[in-house]
Amino acid sequence: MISTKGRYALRVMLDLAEHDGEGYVPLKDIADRQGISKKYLESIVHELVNGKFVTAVSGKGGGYRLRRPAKDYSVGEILEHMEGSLATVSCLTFDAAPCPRAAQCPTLPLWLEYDRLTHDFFYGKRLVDLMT
Amino acid sequence: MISTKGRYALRVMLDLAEHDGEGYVPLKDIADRQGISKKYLESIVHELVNGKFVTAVSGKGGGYRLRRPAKDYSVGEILEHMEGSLATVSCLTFDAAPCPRAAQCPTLPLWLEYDRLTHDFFYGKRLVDLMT
DNA sequence: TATTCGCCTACTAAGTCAATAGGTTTTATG
DNA sequence: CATAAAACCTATTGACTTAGTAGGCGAATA
Repeated sequence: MISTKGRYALRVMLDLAEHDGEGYVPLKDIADRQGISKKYLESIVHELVNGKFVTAVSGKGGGYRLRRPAKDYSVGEILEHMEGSLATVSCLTFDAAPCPRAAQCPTLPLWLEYDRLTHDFFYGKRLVDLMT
Repeated sequence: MISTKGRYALRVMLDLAEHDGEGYVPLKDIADRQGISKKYLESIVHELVNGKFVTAVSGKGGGYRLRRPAKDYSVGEILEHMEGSLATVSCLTFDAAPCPRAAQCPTLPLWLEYDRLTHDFFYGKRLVDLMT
């Protein structure tokens, strides 16, 4: 299940995309427009900075800005970074212990197929596709 | 993320399907074959009984049995029952408070589309499809 | 009538989620 | 230089979920 972290991050990215070219957007404005606590958004935007999705500038007149044009972001890369992984079952996360039953597991192909479906779906969507 | 509840339930169903027509299968046998604690499986199988997926018979010689032929179960209905919902974002679960931003939310169509994809994927798979 | 089953309630340790709180540092501007 | 506006940083919390474990009760049959 996709958490608020990923969903809010996407909304922030869309907000920034909408105000692209208007200089740096302060978090307060985003928080107000999106109706999300500014404090909580801080941790989310921090992750977006970490992931090189946005650039931050401190001090008066500062704020956040997209690093690339909106069409160059896939929804998948944003979600994957925020959620840590897009994996849909725990035995497919990169940090999972390799399952000793994998070779005979009759359900593994199902999870793999669903995982691929999910991956392709979100990586196939671009940020710009979500802008009305 | 699909939890052990759903994944184990599916393995139990497959195990039962494999031993269909051999009378009632005791939980101990399933637990041994699947390498899952019998105690934990109890709670899972109990849910499967609740959902009318399997029939239980107490006492010596008892155990569990599928209620329908394996081809008549969709993977989706099993997972949905075990997980409570197949919803991929919390704003789409049936018990979620209706989001006041739904009408203007630019990400909602994305979640709806993914939800439909997920639903169709799992409801399109039958138990018998997972049997080698 | 003993044994083999399922049924039931309770408990728990660990982890995750969604925030909140409160302060520090950086920077443009009057 | 003072001030306001902005990002940055650390810590904490309450509620919830997950993945089990523990132990006994009740039912049915060989």
